[in-house]
Parts: sequence; structure tokens; C-alpha cells
Amino acid sequence: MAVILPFSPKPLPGDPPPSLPALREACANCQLRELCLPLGLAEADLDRLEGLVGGRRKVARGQALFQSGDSFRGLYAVRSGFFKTVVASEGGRAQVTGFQMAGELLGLDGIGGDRHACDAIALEDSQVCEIAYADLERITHDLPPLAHQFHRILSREIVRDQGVMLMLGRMSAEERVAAFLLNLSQRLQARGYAAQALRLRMTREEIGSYLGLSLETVSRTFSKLQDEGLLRVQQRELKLLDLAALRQRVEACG
Amino acid sequence: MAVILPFSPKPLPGDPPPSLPALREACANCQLRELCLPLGLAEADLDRLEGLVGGRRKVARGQALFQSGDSFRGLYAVRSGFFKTVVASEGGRAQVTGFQMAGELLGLDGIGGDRHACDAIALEDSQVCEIAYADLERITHDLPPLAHQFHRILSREIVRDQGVMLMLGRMSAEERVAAFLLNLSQRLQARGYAAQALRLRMTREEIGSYLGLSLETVSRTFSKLQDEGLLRVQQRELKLLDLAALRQRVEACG
DNA sequence: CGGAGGATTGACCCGTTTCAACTACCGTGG
DNA sequence: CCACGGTAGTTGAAACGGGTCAATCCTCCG
Repeated sequence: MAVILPFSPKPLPGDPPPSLPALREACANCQLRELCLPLGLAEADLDRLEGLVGGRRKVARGQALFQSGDSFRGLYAVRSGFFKTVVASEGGRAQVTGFQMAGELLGLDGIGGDRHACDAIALEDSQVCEIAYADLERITHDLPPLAHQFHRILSREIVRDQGVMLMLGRMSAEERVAAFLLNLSQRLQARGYAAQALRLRMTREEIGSYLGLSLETVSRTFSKLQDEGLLRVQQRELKLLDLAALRQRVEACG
Repeated sequence: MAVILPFSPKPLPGDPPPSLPALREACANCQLRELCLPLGLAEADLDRLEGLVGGRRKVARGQALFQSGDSFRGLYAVRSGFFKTVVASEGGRAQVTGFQMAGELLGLDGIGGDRHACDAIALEDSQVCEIAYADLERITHDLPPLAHQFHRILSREIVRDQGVMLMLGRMSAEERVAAFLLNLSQRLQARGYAAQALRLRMTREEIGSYLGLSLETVSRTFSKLQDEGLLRVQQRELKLLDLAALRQRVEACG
């Protein structure tokens, strides 16, 4: 899911002094600009957006950006790095509900209950832009198109989740893995990376958790698709050799 | 998920003539009042809310309130009756993603893409209150607490979906069925019905689709739980004889 | 009263899980 | 620089849960 929200970072403590012009251009220079800038928002509103972003925050690999039960403060846009979100049941069972890459949003789950409903864990050293929810409410009030954009983001997340449900409920292991890889590929492509070559940021176990499969089944399915010439696996380095064929595997869903 | 939104119906064509006072009190008299009225909204704002609801609409059993691909016009609050939402993949595979009862919202999936991403089918003759999205945007702008409330609703839907994912990814057939029944029971109870006795509005096949199981497995699981004394099944009439034990089945998720 | 759709139950089969052994890789410290 | 240990990944064999197919029953409604 490509996130469309006006997020941009303020300089980190170590960065050059935040001269006003620099701040002013933070969003404009942000690599995530196309991903973050809402459609149809006037350039003149950019400075309003600058004020929205409370700060940048680093999250080391393995660390939690927030955890289930943490009181909700605001949203986070991934600026660099890679995250997973994990929900846990009372019984201690856990499931990965999503992977987030640059430009995608974290924390939407927290609005409803004033505390977060899942853990957000960095899978590599990452940076996020933070935005206090109170600020977001204020600016969406002042800029109605932004409110609309925000509703769209929330709605798209709901639609995305429904797609995951369909996958978990109806697809075979091979179809799930193929769908997962195609989704990753497509999101990477949207960020300017090659669609065929990708480095997995997560373990087989995390993939399996997301797909509702055991880590062994994920591994076996990779091997099988490799044997059939659809891709090449080398640890976490993947080459998707036949995107069309992968697509067929998924669409053969009837 | 209890929906908290200010929806109320205008009279149907067959209803007594819509005198202004009647309209004025439509929301106030609505049976869904506690479910729909946003927390902390001033009574004085009630008349604003009245104007929000574009109309009531009847949907006969088996008919679609909207279908995937329909252009998005607005949201619907179930006033009476029962719905299912179904997402379909290109390959023709379909999955029930949820069941909606009185007071719950339909159509949130449409905001993101300007067209609906699922079908909403009435499982019995139903009525919904319709609200045009444009009106909703206007009123949430004028009443910030309402905007907040709306965000909460969207966020809760995301959290709900994550719960379903966990169920589909990690739970056994028995756990899924138990969780499903407890969820139904809880929602019925919130509406003033008994928590133990319920009439299923959907077929075994629809339950199975929602739970990622075959209809036969659903049936077998009902029988098994009945044999163990946890419930009594008679076609679509259910008695939950031991809620605590059912809860244990679900929570034994580790 | 009869038919059709829904529900139940049984038998069998298959995909996935589980358990287990083994291998590859990476970072660390000697 | 290499040896080592731990983590991640692969692969095999066996067990099992749930799916599929099929027969039967129920019951609601025309």
C-alpha cells in the first residue's frame, strides 16, 4: 500500500543546525515526497505540513517503535528501514499482520482505543517521522483535502486487511508465497527498485507467521518455485525470474 | 464492533408524513441511539446530525446493498437486519470478511478507492440508514469531536480485521468456531439480547467462508461442541450452555 | 405433499505441520 | 585471519487436521 500523507522529518540532533529554510524544505526534499504528498494539495500549504511532523526517531534493528498496550500518541511514517507489526492473543499466540517499508504508515491501530493494539518492530535499523495525533486532527480540520486523504489511507488499510484475510482463508501455501512475493516486488518497484531482485528483510518464520504457514513450508515452497524456474533463492536474496508465471499461480484462485 | 456514529433514519415512503418535529426526533428515538450517538457530543448538535442522514433504504434478503466495483457514495448503518460482506479475488474465489448487525457500519472500504471493494449482501430483510460521504466530510469538519469519533471507527475496523487475521492464521477449527460464537454472543448481548441463545442468520457455508473452513468442518465442530456439552445446536438455533468453557477453548491459544 | 436447499455424518485423501537432523552463514573474539 | 558458536535455513519422514466427495436427513415453503 502506498501511503499518501504529508510527512517529512525534522533534522536529528546530529544533523546540521535547523536553519529555518532547511526546515521549510524538509518535506520538499524528502525522498518520500511522491509517496507522502497528498494529491491536489497546494504547494503553498507545504509549510503547514512542515509543522506537522514532530520529529524524526531512530529505531534500532530488533527494537520496538511501539508495543501493544502503549498509550497512543501519534502516527509514524517509515522514512527508512523496515518494520513488522505483530498482534498477540491473550494465550500468547502471535501473528505478523504486516510488513512496512519506506513511506508506509504505522500506528493507525492506536486511534480507536487510545492504545496500540500491536507491536511495531524494526527489522533493520530504521528511521520514522513522528506526527502527534492532536496535530494531525488540527491540520486535517484546517485543510479538508487532507482530511479526505487521511480517510482514504485508513480505508485502504481496511481493504488491504481484507485481502490478507482472503489469502489466509482461501489460498494454498504456494499461492500465499507467490502473492507475498509479488506484493513485495510491486511495493519495491513503486519505490524505484527493481521488481525482480529483492532482499528479504525478514526471516522465514516471520514470513510464515504473516502467511499463516510454518517456516518449513515457506522454505519448501521457495525451493519448489526455484525448482520450477520461477525464482532463484539464495538465503534472503531473491530473484523473481518469471513474474507472469508467479501471477498466474496466484490468480488461479478458483 | 460496536459502531458509534450519529446515524438515524428519515421516515420511509410508507411512514407517517415527515412533520418537522418527527424528523427532528428521528435520531433521538432511534433504537440504535446508544450505539450511534457519539460520546461527548452535545445534545444541541442533534439537529445537525439529523440532516446528515440522507435516507433509509430497504434491502431484501439476498439482495446487495452494494457490490464490489460500485462507485462509492457513502456509508450505511444497519438499522435492522443482518448483512455479510464478501470479497472476491480475480480468480473467482470469494471470502466472507464479516457479518454486520444493527448499529454497525458498512461501506468503509469504499472511501479509499472511490469504489467499493466488497459486496454487502443482506442475510435477511434489512434496513439501513444512508449517509452521503460528502455530508459526512462537511459535518466532521464542523464538529471536530465527530471527526475524532469517525477516525476511531475506522481504526477499530482495522484492529478488528487484525483479530480476524490472527484467527485465520493461527487457530484450529474448534478455536475459530468458538471465537466466532463468542463474538456473536457478545455483540448480541450489547444489543440487549440474551448472550446464550442466538439464531444464526447465515448458512454453515457462510460461517465456513468467514472462518476459512469448509462447511462440513463447521457442522462437525458444532456437533463436537454439542457432544461435549458446551452448546446445543438445532439447525440455526443455538444455545451456548457454557460460555466460560467456550472462552477457554479460544484462549488456549498458546 | 413434494421438492430444493441446508445440514449432518462417514470415509478417504492430501496438504501442511511437526519433529528431527543437517547445513549454511554471519558475527565475534581469540 | 581463522575458529567457533549461534542463528537461520533446508530437507526428510511421519502424523494429523481439515478438505473433498458422497450419501442421507431435515425442514421449510410453495
